[in-house]
Amino acid sequence: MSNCLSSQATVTAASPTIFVVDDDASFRTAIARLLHAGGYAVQTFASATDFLGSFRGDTPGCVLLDVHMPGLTGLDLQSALARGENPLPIVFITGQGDIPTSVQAMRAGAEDFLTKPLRKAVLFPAITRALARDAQERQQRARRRELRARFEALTPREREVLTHVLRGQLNKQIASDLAASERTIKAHRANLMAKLQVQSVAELGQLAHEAGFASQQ
Amino acid sequence: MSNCLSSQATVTAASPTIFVVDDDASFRTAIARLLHAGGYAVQTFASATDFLGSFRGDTPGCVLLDVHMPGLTGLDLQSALARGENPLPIVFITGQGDIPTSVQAMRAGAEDFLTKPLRKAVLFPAITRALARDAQERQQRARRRELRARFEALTPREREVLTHVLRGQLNKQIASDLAASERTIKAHRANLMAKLQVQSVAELGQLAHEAGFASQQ
DNA sequence: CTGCCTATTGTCCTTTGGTGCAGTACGGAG
DNA sequence: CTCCGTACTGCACCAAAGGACAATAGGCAG
Repeated sequence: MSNCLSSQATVTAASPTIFVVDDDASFRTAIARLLHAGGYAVQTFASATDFLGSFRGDTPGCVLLDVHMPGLTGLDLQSALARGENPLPIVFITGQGDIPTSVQAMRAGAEDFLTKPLRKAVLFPAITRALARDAQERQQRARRRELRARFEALTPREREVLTHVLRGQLNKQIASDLAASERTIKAHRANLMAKLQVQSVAELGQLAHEAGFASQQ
Repeated sequence: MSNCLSSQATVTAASPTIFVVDDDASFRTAIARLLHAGGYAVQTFASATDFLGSFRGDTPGCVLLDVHMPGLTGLDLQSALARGENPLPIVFITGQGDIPTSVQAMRAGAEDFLTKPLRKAVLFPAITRALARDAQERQQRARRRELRARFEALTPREREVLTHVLRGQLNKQIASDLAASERTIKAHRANLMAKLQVQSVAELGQLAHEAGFASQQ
């Protein structure tokens, strides 16, 4: 039986890391030095492929990403990262960027889009925002995962009953819909309430919303 | 008593209008001609102030907005419009725009940020997206307003009971919290369920979510 | 003053929901 | 084959919700 202790923060202490992805070696070392001086942990990568190859997704942080790179471009990395389950906020950096690219990047969820030469007064606030966003999204994802785990602990039949309960149907109605006795529905209902750790239909509805269960069904 | 017929589409037939705001008269006429040819209704304005002065908010459509204008800039208009209750999607147009401006505009919710010279193949898709977004948001707002109206029909006491019901509390508990008899709570509860036109706590929760009632309380 | 709304409470009765206890049936894992 | 989880069901009991009918009291508009 899954005796899941609720809301255990996933390794909270892991300090955020700035992932610098840029094909220009001198820029990488310069920015790494700058960020180190600012008190950040830094990892540098010469290409998007390198980054994707070694990134595990469990490290909080953000990405400082050059738009123009041989091979996978910054935008490519962005969409690849977005497809993953643990996307990091991205701060783009470009030497000769154009507006359409910046628009596309922002629309795809970039935290910022900065131009070289990079000034500390611009970079550091952007990083702060990106890290804050990452922390917030990470927390949301953790919560969501925890809830989804509860929903996955339900048996198919319980899930079925759940959808009817969420529609506000009476046990009697659910019973006739599912061609079962009212007693059976009560049993499933009690089980699912226990598994989802809620006491009332009101709580149940909230949980279903948070976990995105209502929308998917 | 408010015998509100639910979901009456607000003057659905009103065709969307493109509001062109640009200080360059020749550009205004050129773009107006282009849009007319595309089958759109167009209104032009020489300044952000002009637009804000005559815009009523009940017309669906979108704004084609120049960034650089004397007086209020495009970004100023954007934030003014966003503060209103019926914001229109904005497609920015700029002659000599810079990336920071485009980033700011996109972050503030602009639908797109285009550069002159304007190509039809770029402009028209942007307008289509903006109009689609407007239609969608307008529908959401209408639904939201309709629901909010229901909530405003509640008496203060009923609202108070509602918040407790949404927490999943029993009538008995609510009664003791509000220092009233259980019978009184039942009365308020029945009243508010009727006013909100819901049959079950499940529906009630959904409605409260949609109307943003749960979050504000 | 009168009528209407809001808030309050009561009693009585019915319908639902929730739970304890108990039992049947089926299919997969060991 | 046995154990276990899942699904299903019955009976009984109690708690909670909700409707019917009725009544008191204060505030406010006409």
